[in-house]
Amino acid sequence: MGSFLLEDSMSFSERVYHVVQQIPKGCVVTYGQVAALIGAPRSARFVGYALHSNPYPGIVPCHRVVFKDGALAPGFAFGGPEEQFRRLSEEGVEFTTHDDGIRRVILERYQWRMG
DNA sequence: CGGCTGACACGAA
DNA sequence: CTTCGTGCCAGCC
Repeated sequence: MGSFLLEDSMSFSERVYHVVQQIPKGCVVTYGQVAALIGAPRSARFVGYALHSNPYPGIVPCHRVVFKDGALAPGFAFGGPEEQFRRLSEEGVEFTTHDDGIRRVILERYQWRMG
């Protein structure tokens, strides 16, 4: 662990899982950020598709991946955004609540940075 | 084997 | 400020 080495033999989705696995507890990353890390900045949406398939439940912390604005994915596969919210709260991640009730992660404080 | 569709992001109008 | 088009992976009919 701790290695960000991406081999050529890895497919797009394998790279996604590889990167997401490195996200520390209590931190979040955006879909676009993951896409950029695997060298496919134009494929942010496919990152989400790959995670939806999530072949490694409990291994790939897909709940730590959020929208660019900090909002949660509407179709989270584990039990909806509510479950994702609970998991992140459990790790100490804090949210702001919009007037309309839209919860957003405070990215300024919890977005993971590589370095 | 071909086509549909799904956890996003961003520039242009 | 809002709306629309494009990018182009992978599993499932």
